[in-house]
Amino acid sequence: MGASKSDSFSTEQNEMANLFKALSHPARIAIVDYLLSVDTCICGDIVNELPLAQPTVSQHLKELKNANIIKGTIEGTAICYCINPETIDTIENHFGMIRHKLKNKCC
Amino acid sequence: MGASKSDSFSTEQNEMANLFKALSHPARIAIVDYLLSVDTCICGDIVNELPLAQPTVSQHLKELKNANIIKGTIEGTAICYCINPETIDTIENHFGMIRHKLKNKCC
DNA sequence: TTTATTTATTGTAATATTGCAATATAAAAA
DNA sequence: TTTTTATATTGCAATATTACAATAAATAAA
Repeated sequence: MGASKSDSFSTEQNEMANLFKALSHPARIAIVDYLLSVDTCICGDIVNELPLAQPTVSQHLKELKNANIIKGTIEGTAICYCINPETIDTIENHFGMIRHKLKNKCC
Repeated sequence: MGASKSDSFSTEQNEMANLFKALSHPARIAIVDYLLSVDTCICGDIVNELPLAQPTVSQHLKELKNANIIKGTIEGTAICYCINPETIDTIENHFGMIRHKLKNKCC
């Protein structure tokens, strides 16, 4: 054993866990921070912003894309990246639900 | 190599990544769900709720405790668990910041 | 004290993640 | 076409995570 027993949990529990997993590495938080720090989408500038080699950054970007946290559109040789607001909504709604349920509790 | 290069990122980026890491497993999402599903704190009932062996549940609870997402107080032989609202606030504030920055963006 | 009961710890095997050099791919520029 | 530029993929080593049997620790009940 060692693999996660995802079959034993609900689809929604697995989906939320996957979203959080995509955000569970400081490099991926830094990528999101950087995308938020500028007004427009970023075209091909991300590798230089991070203290990691190009293949490593590419891998982190892929994980954020797979989780739908960022979107990338091809623009010539570069790729333009943006935050996907819908996924941010999904996560915010999850915490809204938590906040709502916490109100009825004693602690 | 293989270890995460956390030194290369800011304290805040590492702290957020650690919070999300604590929530990046469906069993830990299920624990949070269960704690929210009842009105009071839960005293020693969590192992039976999950499809995992007792040491595995204990390990997941430990990770949630280390991340300050849940609090546990000893109550005789059992331990009473609760969600820690302050940490929920921290995460919500992070997404509030993201939401705010997204408003100024084109995509 | 002895026996249950509940939770934590240790040790270990299976699997996943991280990071990067080397290489591949794809489109623009020369 | 050839060269340059930007991103992706492959392969591999180092490390981390997951799961659980076995065992320990700590308290309550008998």
